[in-house]
Amino acid sequence: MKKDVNLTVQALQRMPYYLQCLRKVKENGIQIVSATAIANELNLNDVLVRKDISMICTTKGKPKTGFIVDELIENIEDYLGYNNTMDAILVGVGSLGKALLGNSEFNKFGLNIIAAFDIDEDIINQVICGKKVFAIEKLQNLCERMHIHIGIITVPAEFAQEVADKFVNSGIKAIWNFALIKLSVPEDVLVQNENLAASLAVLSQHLRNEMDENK
Amino acid sequence: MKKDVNLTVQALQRMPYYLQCLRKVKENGIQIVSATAIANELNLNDVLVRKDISMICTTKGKPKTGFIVDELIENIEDYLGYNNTMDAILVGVGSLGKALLGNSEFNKFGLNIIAAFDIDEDIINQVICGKKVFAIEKLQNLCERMHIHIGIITVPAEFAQEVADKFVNSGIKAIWNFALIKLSVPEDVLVQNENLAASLAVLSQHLRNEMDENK
DNA sequence: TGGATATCGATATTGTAATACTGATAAAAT
DNA sequence: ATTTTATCAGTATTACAATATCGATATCCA
Repeated sequence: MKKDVNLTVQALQRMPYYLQCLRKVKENGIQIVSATAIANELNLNDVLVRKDISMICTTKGKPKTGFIVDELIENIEDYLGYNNTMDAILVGVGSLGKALLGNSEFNKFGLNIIAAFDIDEDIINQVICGKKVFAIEKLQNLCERMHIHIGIITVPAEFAQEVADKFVNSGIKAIWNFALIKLSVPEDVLVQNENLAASLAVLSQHLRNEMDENK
Repeated sequence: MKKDVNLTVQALQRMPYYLQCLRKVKENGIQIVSATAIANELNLNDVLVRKDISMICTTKGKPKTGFIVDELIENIEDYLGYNNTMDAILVGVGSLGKALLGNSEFNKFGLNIIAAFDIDEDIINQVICGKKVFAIEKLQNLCERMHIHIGIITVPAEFAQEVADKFVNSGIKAIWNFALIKLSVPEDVLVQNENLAASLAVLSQHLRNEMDENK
């Protein structure tokens, strides 16, 4: 059973951590776990964990003991859609694109990249990590035929908007965007930006502080 | 000249977008830009943009016109450390690790991965994308000798803490962690988590909402 | 059996980031 | 020259996520 609610983005992003933590706990043979224990493991506030759990889990916790691990795992996996995989296509078979195609981990997270697209004649019709690369012109046809709703953008920033437009025309409703640009899309289409440069910025600032302190 | 302040993580993560936007503006031959224009381009609030700029830029804006594009670019690049590259090492030469090694874009963001490490005998001593792969045992020595302060973790979650410990012992002060686990490190070491599963969770939730609406 | 304790769940408080508001200022228009 | 307008910069407000508090309850231990 799945609760039909929407989490905040922050709460949602904590879920995979809960799941990872719970699986580890389960591996150790533990069947009941408290929100406090999870919080300690993940360096989070215990009330926050309890709140997150209560948002999407039908399970109630028992005072003094906690929650049943299996039920939590099942509830979270259900909510995150890990049990019914989403098919996706990827555009831009560069180094990053290839890495994503080759990342078998994604299947565990309910994502299945079924095909890739590019404009480079040398790559088109090749098979990379078991996935065929098509010419970009075939995108719309394939998406409509296969009812694909997730598109991944791993092209350079200057071509990203163009790809996004093609996506929208092909019925894509959720875009995973690795290009450093804010895409313009209709309201009903979600863009999840993966911003590696932003992460580097955070690292850089910290490093600068550290160096300044020790100089 | 660089302002010696700390931005919030959110503000910091907007900086690469400002930069990308400003470079595009500059390419179009525009020399002065208003915070309002940037905000519109990036779908942000104009006051927010102005505040972010004022935090790290010595430049003052002129009413009715805006800011000098070149000065903004220089200030942001300086702040993000794009002009003096940071050397980094990477542990875990799987599909993701290889992708990061091969991503020449990082140099633009001031990151230079100088070497990689793994435990797989078949990979050790190979050269991947111009970077040599060493046995993990050589990590500490190399880091200390080369004064490396940034470490990238692309190993499976179960080995990530072990790698992090090695990093800490080797003088690493900032860790870019692609494993789905919260690492325990001393206070002065920063961990930037790159959580691809979390992004997928966001996509999944949106898709579920879309499907529910149209059923 | 009774008291101590850990946890739950609900509510209140806090803290912080984003947004709105206000007056000042420089450029453009009349 | 004067008015209008777009923008800046500082302050106030709002919104929301994270945290703290409190009573209730189930388990453990004496």
